[in-house]
Amino acid sequence: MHVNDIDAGLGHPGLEPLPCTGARLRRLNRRTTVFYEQYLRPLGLRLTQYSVLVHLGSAPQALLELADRLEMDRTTLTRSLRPMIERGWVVASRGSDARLRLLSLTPDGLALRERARGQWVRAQRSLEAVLGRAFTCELNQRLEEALARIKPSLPEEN
Amino acid sequence: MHVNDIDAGLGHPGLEPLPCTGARLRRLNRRTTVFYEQYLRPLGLRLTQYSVLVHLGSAPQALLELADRLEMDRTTLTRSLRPMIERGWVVASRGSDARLRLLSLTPDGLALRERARGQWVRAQRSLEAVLGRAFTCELNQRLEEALARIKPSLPEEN
DNA sequence: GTCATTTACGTGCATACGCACTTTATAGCA
DNA sequence: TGCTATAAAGTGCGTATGCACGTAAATGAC
Repeated sequence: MHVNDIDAGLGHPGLEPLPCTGARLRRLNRRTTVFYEQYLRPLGLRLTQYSVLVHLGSAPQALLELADRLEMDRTTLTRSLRPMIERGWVVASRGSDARLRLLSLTPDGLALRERARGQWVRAQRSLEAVLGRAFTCELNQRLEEALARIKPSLPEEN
Repeated sequence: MHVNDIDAGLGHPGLEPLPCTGARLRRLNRRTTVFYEQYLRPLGLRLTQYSVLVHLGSAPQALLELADRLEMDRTTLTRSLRPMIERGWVVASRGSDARLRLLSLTPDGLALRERARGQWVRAQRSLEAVLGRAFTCELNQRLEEALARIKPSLPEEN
């Protein structure tokens, strides 16, 4: 087996646990991140930044709303936005509710997003070429299914 | 579809790219990491630290060798080890080749590793309960297969 | 209208990640 | 033996992550 197995027996009743799903996910996630970032690097974008870009638009959007859609920690997003604001891709403003920090893309940000989308298409096609299109489709479905069963931990619902 | 889709059409020849596999992987990885860490938190362990623990033993092992096995950046491992050394779980020493930093678990580290393994078993069983054992097994196989096809980017081979 | 609660957000701290560059030590060759 | 190439590791920097705590604004009970 190619991936290191994290499971040591431990005498206990019932079925043995399967090899560590989390380790495989982490490892595959790392490799695919590198894979996609090869295509985004020419644009000076990290994968996280790209994912923020594609979830932003011209319409102002509150930070928490964006964080929820990205399923990213609010405070992580705050800090991830800083370099994007400095580079003029994103603007932050305040509306009638002065608590909300409203975020939107600048024209530069919109243009970058389009270029980045083009690169993403190349990356995804390339990934499908490596994995096989049918396999990629199946994998997507399994990931989808797993996501449906493992709900995000929502601090707001506890 | 539950996961946000990162793909916008873009007119181009051939098949449309599938929805973003990387986004699904990242999202599922985040959720499962939270899932496993619920079980490791009582031991004061992050998932990364746990994965380092289970790849260490009493026998001294060079940093780069460990990093390769963990498929983790060498410099990341250097810094990840620091708190584990400070807490007395890991010791670093030099052998005949003074370049190599040899790492091994202390008795405390070994004891912690065993307790952590117990927690991992609980986490993995719990994950299998949520996803279904058969589905987890299938998912593991797909991840395995994808890992076999997407090789790690090895700086040493370039 | 006042004040406690809630909501949205920021910051401090620690871990995690990886690239570029530097340092130190070994290996290999003249 | 000495000098260069290579190997292993450390450090600076920037990004990424999330928890605990703090702050300001809005909400709601009275």
